Amino acid sequence: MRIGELSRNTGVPVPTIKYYVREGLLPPGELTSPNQATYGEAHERRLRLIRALLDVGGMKVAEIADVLAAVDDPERPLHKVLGAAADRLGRDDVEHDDAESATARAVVADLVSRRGWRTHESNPAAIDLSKALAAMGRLGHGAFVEVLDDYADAAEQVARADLRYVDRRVAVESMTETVVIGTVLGEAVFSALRRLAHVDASAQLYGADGSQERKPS
Amino acid sequence: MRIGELSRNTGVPVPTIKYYVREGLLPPGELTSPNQATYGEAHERRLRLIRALLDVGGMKVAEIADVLAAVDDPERPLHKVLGAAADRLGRDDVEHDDAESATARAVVADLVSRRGWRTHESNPAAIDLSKALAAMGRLGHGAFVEVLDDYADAAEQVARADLRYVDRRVAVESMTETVVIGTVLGEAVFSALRRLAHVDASAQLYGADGSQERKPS
DNA sequence: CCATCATAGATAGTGGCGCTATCGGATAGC
DNA sequence: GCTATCCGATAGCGCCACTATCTATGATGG
Repeated sequence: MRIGELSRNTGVPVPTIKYYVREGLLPPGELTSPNQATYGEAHERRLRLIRALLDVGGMKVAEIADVLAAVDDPERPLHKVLGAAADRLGRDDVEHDDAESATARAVVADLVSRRGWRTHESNPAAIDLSKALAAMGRLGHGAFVEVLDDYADAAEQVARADLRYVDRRVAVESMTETVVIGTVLGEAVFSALRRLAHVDASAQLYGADGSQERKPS
Repeated sequence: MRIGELSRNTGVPVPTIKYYVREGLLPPGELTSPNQATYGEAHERRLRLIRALLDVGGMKVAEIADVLAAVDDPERPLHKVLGAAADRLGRDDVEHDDAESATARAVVADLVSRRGWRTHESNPAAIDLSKALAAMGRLGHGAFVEVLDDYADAAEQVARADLRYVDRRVAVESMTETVVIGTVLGEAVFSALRRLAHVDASAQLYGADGSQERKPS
């Protein structure tokens, strides 16, 4: 398959495919002559994965490059791949160093130990969690920690479902790829479900129909 | 309070504050003379909210403008505010019209009716859900629907916790503001918890320590 | 064999976004 | 008066995800 066909099959413009190759998201095609290359099924799959991570997962190109490099590296242990995927939020943003941050970190440490979670507070996810809770604290919503255990229960439930799913699909494709898809797209799925459940739950409580009708622009 | 003090209190640069005012995120200060204005507690609060929505919630400035306009409009019913907050994903992206999309829509319709959720499939969240599931389908992960009910259980649980929290805090501040904070920042919280739970669950299954150690750069 | 089309690889440009810099004129507060 | 600050407006910047253009080469069909 040449690049034009790859483009037609996936709906991704040719220059964009070249861009992804340049950025290391997509391996180059196999050269049959100095300026001809062919692409296979793997490229098509990978291209669809890239678009899903971009469009649905909201990841940045550089992040995708990191994650896919980890997926392609057979040496890389699974939790490192997850780490690369998890570093999405915790980057170079301003470090608040106020009371809320300290409180939030303490809350997280307490939660982790109470849950018996085998993780460390240097885990990017734990840092993200602290940041989110600190932001809520600054907004006068420090009391949100009261529902944290409900959240954690649900998170454990989802995590168990994820693991079960991955386990069931071993050897269908690369397990790391399945993990990435499950982690990133699963987040989008859950987020949508949560919003749907909100509408229903608030309809139940407040009697609105929650139909979300919108003007057809 | 003048703009300089507002800036110092919140850590947001003065030109950025002016930018937010221009974009309609922040109401202008009260003019005491043609070119002097004072700002109050409300501005400080609003500014912190904006930063939280931006930094933690990952929302765009234009989206925040929409949501905050809805928050400030006492006529706007609650579910419309949620709607404005929910339109984050479903925008002008390419409309796939393949078998996966149709399947995904059917799966969502089935889920909604099976759950008895009082919502319509035109709900932005339902559309986002379809898109996410369709993307999974295109990646050969159509079987993900098998865990959808586990996800939905967890989502209902979280939604109930959210409603309980909002209910408990009525009259602390604007309820719509609480809803926005809970919806947007709550998503960040849950996402971090889910990733934490992944690490623990996979450690439990595969014996890795999941410590995610990283080079201190 | 040759016209036409597609391709590889390289470089430069584009549009959107979240700011950031600068400016002219006005005011605050000592 | 004098300095610091401010208002409002306009222009620019840096990043990001592409997109356009170009040259040289190769594939394809009559």
